[in-house]
Amino acid sequence: MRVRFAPSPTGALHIGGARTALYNWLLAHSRARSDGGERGTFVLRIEDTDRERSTAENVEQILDALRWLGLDWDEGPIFQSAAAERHREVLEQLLASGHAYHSNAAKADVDAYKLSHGAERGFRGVAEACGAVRLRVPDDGETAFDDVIRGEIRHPHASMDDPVIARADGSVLYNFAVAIDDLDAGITHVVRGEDHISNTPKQLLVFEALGVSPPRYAHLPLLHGLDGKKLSKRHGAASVQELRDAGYLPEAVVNYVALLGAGFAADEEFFTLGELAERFRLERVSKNPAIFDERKLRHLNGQHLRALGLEELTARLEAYTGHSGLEGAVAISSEKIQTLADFWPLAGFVFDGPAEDSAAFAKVIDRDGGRDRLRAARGALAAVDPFTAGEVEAALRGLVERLGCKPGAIYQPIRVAVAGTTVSPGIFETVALLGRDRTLALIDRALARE
RNA sequence: GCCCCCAUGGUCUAGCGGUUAGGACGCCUGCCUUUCACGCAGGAGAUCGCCGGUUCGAACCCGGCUGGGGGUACCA
Repeated sequence: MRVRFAPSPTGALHIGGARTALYNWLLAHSRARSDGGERGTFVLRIEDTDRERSTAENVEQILDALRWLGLDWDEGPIFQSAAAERHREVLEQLLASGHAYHSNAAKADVDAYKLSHGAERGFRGVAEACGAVRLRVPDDGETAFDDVIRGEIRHPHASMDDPVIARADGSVLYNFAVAIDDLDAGITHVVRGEDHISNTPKQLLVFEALGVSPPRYAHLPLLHGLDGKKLSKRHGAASVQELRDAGYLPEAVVNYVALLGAGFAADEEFFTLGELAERFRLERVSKNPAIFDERKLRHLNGQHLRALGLEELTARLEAYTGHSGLEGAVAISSEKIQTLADFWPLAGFVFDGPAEDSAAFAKVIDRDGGRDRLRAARGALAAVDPFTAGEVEAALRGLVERLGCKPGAIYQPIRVAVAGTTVSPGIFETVALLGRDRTLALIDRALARE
């Protein structure tokens, strides 16, 4: 089995593209494949024939995104542009055999043709001495293929236009180049987005004209945004790069994106790349387009974050924030964050000092005896020894008991005093991490505040 | 317009002729340190897009319709 991922480097790697890459990777690494053979080969091909829009930066960005996701390829990257000569050769071959012909017909000619022959009739041109090259589509019959995911898909020839496969300058177009490249790379399974369904018969016709047998095809449903429209920039983080910047883990992105349409049983959903590959079955992939829901990604990200372990999570957070010495704060925060980006807003006060949140101060300390309770808490904390989370907890619980107030009436003022905000890691752990001197100083500072 | 694909709670899905239509995210309630999150225990939320047909029986099979999506480039 040989599969491929063939992005065109006209922009960053989008989530939809990432999923296509992932499914190809999973298929190549799947153990439950129908052919029962050893691991498949994952080929990476860069479709850079659109010279205007393809850039080296985009290529690098795509490779970088794939590496970040852990989707390593076995062959490539192969650049489609490097095969220009071979493309031209095959084109000549088709021209010579009569499977293709030169034509100068333009959009207006195609429209006129449909006006006189019927809107559902595919355009048929007349061979000319020069011009673009069109592939001859038979008038009768149909081109059908058995899509691994969707079953039989048929396109009647009568409604297919003779597709243009090369420009007048001889450079070949997508549907032709793809067929030749897949053929030359020995691709056995083409797994790509649903937007390519109607391209498939054109490519199939190229194979047929060449007298070779085509690969199998599987068309993945597309990914949509929360509004049901095709996923794009306006849906927030739409590229892998943006997801990384937003604090998501590659493990979680891979896990979530795989789940969208993989057709797994719903009893379990936390998976590593390897586990995904073990479970993956191409035939099981869903036919419905899925909506990318960042909330579920967040949830899954939290799961993966916690599964990392303190040491690894600390390393990731240090890399993400650019700070070091984070371990203590990470230890008390890991249960409370869902993305790497959540960490600093939650625990940054440990390093930067309390945030200036006057609303929190007014609401929690500067009213209803908040100061008095904070003063009492200070007294209780001053006597704690050793200054551990356990001892801090015992002291504060004792205070709550003595004062007969609700726990929060004591804890929230302390929280606001040391963190500056009403949200922080657990209060006992936080206070213990800060240490007695710092804690008391911060409380004094809050008590002195007007 | 024409061609093609799709259709289970807000979202992702399980289901494969007989189920109180299951799970997860999200939402709500309770408990857990009146935060946030994790965890646990509950809860609300689906005439399985609509109409016909096949069948003793349909979310599951067939047809039509509607809705959504994709394609319709000398882009990829």
